[in-house]
Formats: sequence, structure tokens, C-alpha cells
Amino acid sequence: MPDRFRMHDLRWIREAPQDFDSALARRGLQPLAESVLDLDARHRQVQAELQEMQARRNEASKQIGQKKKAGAEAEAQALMAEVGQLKDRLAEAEEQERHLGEELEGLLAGLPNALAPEVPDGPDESANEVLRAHGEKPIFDFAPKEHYELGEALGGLDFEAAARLSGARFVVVKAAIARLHRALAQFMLDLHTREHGYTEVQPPLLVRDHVLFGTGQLPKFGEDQFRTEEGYWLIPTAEVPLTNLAADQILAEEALPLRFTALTPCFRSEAGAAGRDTRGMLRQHQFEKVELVSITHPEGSQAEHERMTACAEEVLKRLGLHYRVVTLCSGDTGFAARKTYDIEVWLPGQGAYREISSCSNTWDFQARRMKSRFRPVGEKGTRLVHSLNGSGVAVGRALIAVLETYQRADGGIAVPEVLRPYMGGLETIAADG
RNA sequence: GGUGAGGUGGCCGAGUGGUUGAAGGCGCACGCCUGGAACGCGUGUAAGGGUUAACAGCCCUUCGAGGGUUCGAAUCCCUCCCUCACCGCCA
Repeated sequence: MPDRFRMHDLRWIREAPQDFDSALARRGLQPLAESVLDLDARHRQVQAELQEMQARRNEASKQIGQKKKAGAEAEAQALMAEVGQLKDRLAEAEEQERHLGEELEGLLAGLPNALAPEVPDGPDESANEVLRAHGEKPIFDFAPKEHYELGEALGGLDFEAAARLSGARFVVVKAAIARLHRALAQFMLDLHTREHGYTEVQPPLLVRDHVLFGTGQLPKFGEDQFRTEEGYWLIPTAEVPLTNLAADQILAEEALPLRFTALTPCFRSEAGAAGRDTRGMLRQHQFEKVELVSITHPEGSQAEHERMTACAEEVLKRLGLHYRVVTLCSGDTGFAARKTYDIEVWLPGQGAYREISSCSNTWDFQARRMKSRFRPVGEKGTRLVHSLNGSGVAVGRALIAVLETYQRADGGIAVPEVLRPYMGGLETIAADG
């Protein structure tokens, strides 16, 4: 009853239950409007009864105070007796109200975001829609190798050492490859802060439950995260702390949009990915990523989505990497997203396009969970902001793409032009070390 | 980790059981004043929810969070979280 933001807009469900159900259907879920509305109706009825009793109690209590002040002890006693009788029923109604409210909230909290109308329907990534591509697949006059072969040969990627320290899905990066990795991250951060208007942030990497709830990883996806014994969660992406910077805030309209970027490690348990991409550093428990987050006015989020995607693409353009942009279909779009563009970079060694960035507009989905609003000028009340996030881009995967794209016949790696300033002018990582 | 002090509205800051959702100030909005402004004066200014055609009215909840005492709690009790100060430890 107090201060309760629903995970989905109950007013919308009441007004257009069929729309709600078709939104669920696009996510492959059974209709729920009827049970939601039934629960909602029962909840509101109990709420009304409870509030009536509370009003009576408040009124009587007020009178008791006045009678006592006036010395009318007998009348005060009578009122106290009356309110005393209310007590049990009141407690019962409170309990019931809370129970129904939690049930409703629990039901809604586990439902994914509604998809944008233009998102294509489809069961999995095979139905994603290619929007555009940039550059061409590079041509080699030798058989291009995969990144781990190149990295190991150069003494820069050591999976065995990592396994001794931490097991599978970790890597030790060394020497010139480590520097290349660092150069990539610095380059991206500089681009976004200096040219794209993002504010650099160094957020906590350990966060509490409600923060993961706000961005949608909880309550459903706790298994994909690492948690400390103290109850902190290791962030799976900087999206989590950056987006939650707006949590519980009522922002000034003119402050929007907020644009944040951060270079952070990301931690993922990869619980459901057993056996996938086990070779190399494509899928690790720990990796670095430069993240982009925007908090926008509701009318500005679609344009911001395009802008953000362009910011991420710019990274790959300047690195001279071939990529394509796809719109994820309904079956491939994440829980919190209303619409997602993936940027897939071409990996010559692997001979495949692989995701290197994912840019999502969550609309008001996260804002509702986080209680993130702004105050419209000239209106009373508040409105929910929109939040977006995108990788700008995954540093480890960018390293893979650079290694595979810039490899030479002898196993050396040419350093992309834009990274040379970050590498002390180095033009080539030579095969002989 | 130890000791002490605190957590009140956009901000500062009163308030130790009864019209206090909360004095006062700042800020902000509107109006008056002015040639225009400053000053001054006046009015207004939390969020979430229920009811409703209504962003009119009425009602409920919220003074870090959660429990408890009471007819009634910002005010009393318990637990937790956080902030500040000093000590210890430490990149």
C-alpha cells in the first residue's frame, strides 16, 4: 500500500489487459492479466477496508486526546474501548493487505519487459534482423588463426596459468597483449568522455540486492552472478551500478539526459553456458568492459538508443574492425530490455560474427523498479525516466577481434593506428616477442 | 574492529507520546511592487497509494529500514543499515 512501485504498470494492465497478455505472449509466456487483475482487485478491496478502519482509529484516537485534555475521562475510556475492539480486525487486515501486495508484486517482478512493436518475432538468434554492416571481411593470403593460438604463441595469453590459479574460464594476460588490452580500454574511455559527452565514473564493483533488483538481474537471475559471503554481489556489468545512480532520485527535467561511462571488470558465473565457447577468452568469468548508460526523458529514449549504438559503433570503426548491427528478435531480447541492438564483430580466425556490444533501451522498466523519476517543468507530480545501457565495448572481445583481424602470416600483430599513442608508438607486436 | 554522536521535506533545521505531513529559514513557482531589476510584500511548494469521470474533494501510508509498546509514536523499546568524529588496522 505505501510507496509501492509495481514492476509493471498496473493501471496499464487494468485498462488494456489484452495488450498485457499479448506482450507476454511475445515473450513466450502464458496470459496472466486475469490472475493479475483478480489479485489486484482482492488487494484493493482489502486495502479499502483496512483504510476505513485506520481512518476510524485515527479519528477516535484524535478524540481521545481531546477528551483527555478536556477532562472527560469517561468518554475517553469509552472511545479507547471501541478502538481496542478494532485492533484485532485491523491487524488481520494489515496482514492480509501486505500478503496480497507482496504476492502481486512477486508475480509482476518476475515478468520481463514488454517488447517494442518493431522488434521482430522469433525463437532465437537465428531470427535476429541484420540492420547494417560496416567494412568488409578482411582477406588473408594465409589461414587466419584464432585469438588463443595467436596469444599463446606470443606469450601474451596464458590459459594454463589461469587454470592453476582459478580454474576454467579465466585467463592470464601478459606483456604486449596486456598492454594492448589496456590501450583498447583507454582508447574507448577517451572517445566516450572526450567526444561523446559521457561522464566517467568509477563505481563500486560490489553491490547489494536492491541494486541488482533495480536493473532486473534479481529476483530471477541470481544464479548468473557471483555473491560474497557478506551478501554483496559482484557486478555482472557496470550497467548495474551506473543505472542505479538514478535510483530513488527525482531528477530535474533539465538535468536529462545523464550519460555515464565506466571501465570495470565484470563477473559472470556463466551458469547456463556449460560447454559453450570453452576455448579461448571469448566467455570468461571475469572480463573488462567499457559501459555506456543513459538516463533520459521518456520522449528522448529512442533517439538516445540510436545515438548510443552509434557511439559503440564508432569504437569499432576507428579500430578498423568489420562488424554488423542486428536487432535482437523477441526470443533473444533480454529480460529488462524493450529493444536491443547487438553489434557483432567479425572474427576472421573463428570465421564468425560474435557479439561485442549490446545496446538496450529498457524504457521505464528499470526506472519503475528503481523508483527513478524526474519532475516535469510546469506539471505537478513526477514521471518515470527511461534508462538505456550499452557496451562501448567489451574490452576482452575487442582484443580478440584486433588479434584476429590484425594478425600477420608470421603470427605477429599490427597495432591499429588509433591505439599506437597508447602503446608508446608501437606499430607491431612481433612474433618473436 | 572499538568508542561516541547522529540519520526529519529539494536543502538547512525545529520538534521527546495527542489537529506535526511535520515550526522556521533557504531554494523554487506565481502574483503585487518597479521604466526594468534588486529589495520588500503576498500566495503556493513531498512522495506513493485507495476512492473518483477528474492531475476537484475525501481517505490511507511514509520523519534511515524492520519489529515492538500504546487508544494514539518523528517522539518510548529492540534489531539492522548508513553517515560523521576519534582510536586501531590498512592499499
